[in-house]
Amino acid sequence: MDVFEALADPVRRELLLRLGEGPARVADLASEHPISRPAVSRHLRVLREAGLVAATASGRERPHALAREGLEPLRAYLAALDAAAATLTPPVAEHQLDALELELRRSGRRRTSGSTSEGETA
Amino acid sequence: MDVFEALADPVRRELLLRLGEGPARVADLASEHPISRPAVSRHLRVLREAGLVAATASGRERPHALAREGLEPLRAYLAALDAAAATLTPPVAEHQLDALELELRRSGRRRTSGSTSEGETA
DNA sequence: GCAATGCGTAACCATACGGTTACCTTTTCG
DNA sequence: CGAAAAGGTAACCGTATGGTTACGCATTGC
Repeated sequence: MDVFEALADPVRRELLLRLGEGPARVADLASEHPISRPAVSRHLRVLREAGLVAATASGRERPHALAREGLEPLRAYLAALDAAAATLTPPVAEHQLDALELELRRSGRRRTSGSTSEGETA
Repeated sequence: MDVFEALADPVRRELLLRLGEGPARVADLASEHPISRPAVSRHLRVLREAGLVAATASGRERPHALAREGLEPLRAYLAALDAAAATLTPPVAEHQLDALELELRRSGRRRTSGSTSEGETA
């Protein structure tokens, strides 16, 4: 699952913001949204597969937390847009270049092989 | 049309990167992708409605160019995630706060009114 | 003036997506 | 121990999406 696709849904964006404030249980997240718990569960799965959140096991609970490194493709994309313009841009950090390369490769793979699995990095 | 949704598609992300290097005609963009020209045209429309690109009229041609200000919601979202963690983050610029407020309001509107039009800012 | 070019859009289609309820497994609690 | 809680997933459903071809209008070039 691709970061950009994961963030296309407003519920998922909200969930991510919420988790940015600290880990939360599925039930808590579900109670904060006017949708069913299984729907929230499904969204969290998407976010996990995109590498944007990580779940831990705590008995029967599955607290989820933001995985900040998952945001690198997004930052890298913005950086690439800035770099493409050859304007006054700060140097692109190497780890961003790595994420950019990964993102471009992933996009390229999607293009050429149609339905190639996309969750390999999750 | 929402910026995040617009960027969910890899073709559109590529188109945007390409336009980041300079304006281009629809036909040129179409020739660079293994999809039909109407498909590219449709993608460009999505990007226009999301405020990410702008088209000019040049006779029968419709050069499209990246509209950098359209990326603000994306930057604002990342900033919000950074701010939510209350870590060592740079101060959030006021124009980013504005974009963030707009984005949050837009997301809220989507949530409460189901199919409210989303292209108001385009 | 006419053919070619450029591009937007409609109609169609297969697939995907985000919601729902129902069901099930595991863990916790009284 | 049995009921409740927590959470994952399947099946279903209505809607959306991203591709296609066909069509039509405006502009350009010979």
